[in-house]
Amino acid sequence: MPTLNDVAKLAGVAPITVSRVINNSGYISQATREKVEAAIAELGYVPNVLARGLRSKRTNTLALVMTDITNPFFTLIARGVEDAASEAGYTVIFCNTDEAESEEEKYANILAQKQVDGVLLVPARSNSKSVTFFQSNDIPVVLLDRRVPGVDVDVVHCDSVQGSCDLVKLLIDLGHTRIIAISGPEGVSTADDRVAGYRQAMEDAGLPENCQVFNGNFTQDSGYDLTRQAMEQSITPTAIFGANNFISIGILKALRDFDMRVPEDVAVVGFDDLPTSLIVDPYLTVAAQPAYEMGQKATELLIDRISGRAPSDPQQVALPIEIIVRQSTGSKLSQ
Amino acid sequence: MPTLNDVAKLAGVAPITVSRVINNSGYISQATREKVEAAIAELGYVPNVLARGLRSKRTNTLALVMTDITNPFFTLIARGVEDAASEAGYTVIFCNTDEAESEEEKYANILAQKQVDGVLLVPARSNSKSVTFFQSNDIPVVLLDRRVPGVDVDVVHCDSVQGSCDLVKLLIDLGHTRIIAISGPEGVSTADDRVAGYRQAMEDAGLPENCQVFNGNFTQDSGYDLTRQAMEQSITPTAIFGANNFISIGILKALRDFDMRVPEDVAVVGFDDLPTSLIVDPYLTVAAQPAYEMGQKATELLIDRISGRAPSDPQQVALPIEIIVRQSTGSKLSQ
DNA sequence: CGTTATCATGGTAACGATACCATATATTGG
DNA sequence: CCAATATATGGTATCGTTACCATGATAACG
Repeated sequence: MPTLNDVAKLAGVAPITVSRVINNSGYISQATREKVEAAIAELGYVPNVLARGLRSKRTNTLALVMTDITNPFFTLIARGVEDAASEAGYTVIFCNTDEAESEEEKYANILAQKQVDGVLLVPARSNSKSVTFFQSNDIPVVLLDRRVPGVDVDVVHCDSVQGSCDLVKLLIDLGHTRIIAISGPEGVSTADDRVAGYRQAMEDAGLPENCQVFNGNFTQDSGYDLTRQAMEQSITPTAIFGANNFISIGILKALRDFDMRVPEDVAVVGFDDLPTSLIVDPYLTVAAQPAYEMGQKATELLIDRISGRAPSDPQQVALPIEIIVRQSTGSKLSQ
Repeated sequence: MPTLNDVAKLAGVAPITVSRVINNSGYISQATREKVEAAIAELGYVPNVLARGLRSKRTNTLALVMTDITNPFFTLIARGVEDAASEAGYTVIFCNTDEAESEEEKYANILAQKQVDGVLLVPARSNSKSVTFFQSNDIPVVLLDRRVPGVDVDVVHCDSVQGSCDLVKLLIDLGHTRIIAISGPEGVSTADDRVAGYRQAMEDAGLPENCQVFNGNFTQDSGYDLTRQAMEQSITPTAIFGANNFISIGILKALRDFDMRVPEDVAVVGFDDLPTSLIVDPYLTVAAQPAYEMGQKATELLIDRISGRAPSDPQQVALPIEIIVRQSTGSKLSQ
């Protein structure tokens, strides 16, 4: 493979001049530019990004580390990231941790080796060590969707406490009192926050002793299993709050297996919307996070941070959650 | 970020010694190894793959360039590639060309810039320029699934001519004479080969004048549209050969819209099997290619080529196709 | 007309790792 | 016991590019 030096020799200029043509930097006369471009074409020269990255200390590469690439919520985030990144001339490496800290740490190491310019991280756990790992290696990080308390770092997320509180209040306003929450793993900020919002709404309504929380995973299977568990108790709920979209699907499936009608027998509310192709009957009342915008915003913030344009304090961006009322909550209970 | 030199200083050894510890190469005493490992841990040293790749001229990275990542056939190939690659210590960059030559050429350039060690290519067209581009840049290439005639290059594929010939013969043996073929774009070897196999079977049966070929894309929509077109003719076929899995789905959908029963009114055969989750009623008779093994074999061949272990002549690996007879061909026609 | 700013180009060193060659000691075998 | 081999470590150059600094030439301006 021909090198920049080969091009320089053929064009009769210094290597740095070829570099300037390639990167559109500095001053170049039209005549020289044409000479160089001709030489590049003649040799079929292709720049070596390894050498470039080694010398310039910039690879124009970002990484998006997320916990479940199969979840439409994260897919949508990924699209926002990809679009904002390529807009600014960055490419993105996508990594899937499957909610496991060990995978997250493995990827953190690989990404450091690859000298990525910055990382967008959906931490698998609230005590994620990866954040400080990146920071100690001078790799800018922006957290996405989930927080890591006690660490100074940029975050782009939504107010899950508020969102779930609003959702549960909606159920309470409809007359429900036996409301349970089916959430993700303890130690994940979004799971914990959504439980906190649920508890707050219940307390505000004078129903603290009715609180019942089931912790599991953010998966359909977990939502299904925990719902079965809840419905096999002596006193069954009249409303269920699912802390993410996959859990909600599991809830609906389990209720169908119990021949419980939604919303007539049990009302259901969920977190995170689903694309129309995956929508299950009945249409869910949800707290919808602006996933695409979250990805976009986080990427813009990360790039600002990389190029030193962001304010020195860690930024906390909280995007608004939209409560979308659909059939799964029905109308006001009689009695 | 600490460098290999920092580690060397802290451990009181030469940089090359640290390199030997990291790469498990050459001779190292146990004592030195421990000193170095302690220094690595203390500094939190992470190797720089840019520097490594620049000097060693090996990135331990392969690329898989394919035409439609959403097609289960290629997804399965990708898994075979991924497994074989990681087995041998390589990582894989996945690229999707969407059947477009321009995308293929764009990726070829990017991959050369990234200094990948080798490329697995499903060429978008039979006259793909990318193959010679890679070759002229000394990047080993193995073609997957599709051939590029006239170029000396390794290929791992299946005998599409034979496979489609067998499929069509099966229809002929069942008594069909009005058999049409719905294929992909002309100029794509698999599309052309499958049409060739169809023609051969028809000729062998003395039915050359019954040949009717519809060329389109390897998509469900294309299969659907071309089937509609075929069924609106004055003389309609009694059997349809779909040249890939997506086309077959389109054929079945179109026939359903025409209220044609399969196999009673029209028999259908297809190329490439579908995962059970995507199987459409009725179950299709297909020529099934061993996609996972294709990916595996191609990757092993590529790695052998990279490390100079492969024979100098271009290898042509043709894996066996399995004809799976299911309901869509029904039983022998009466009369 | 001299001073300053803009334009155009080049020389040298360095990024962080490994290839290649050299050297020194320990071990083995005849 | 000595030559040959295995073991253990280091020195120096280099991969291909860009950062940094320097140098002319030309244009601009009061």
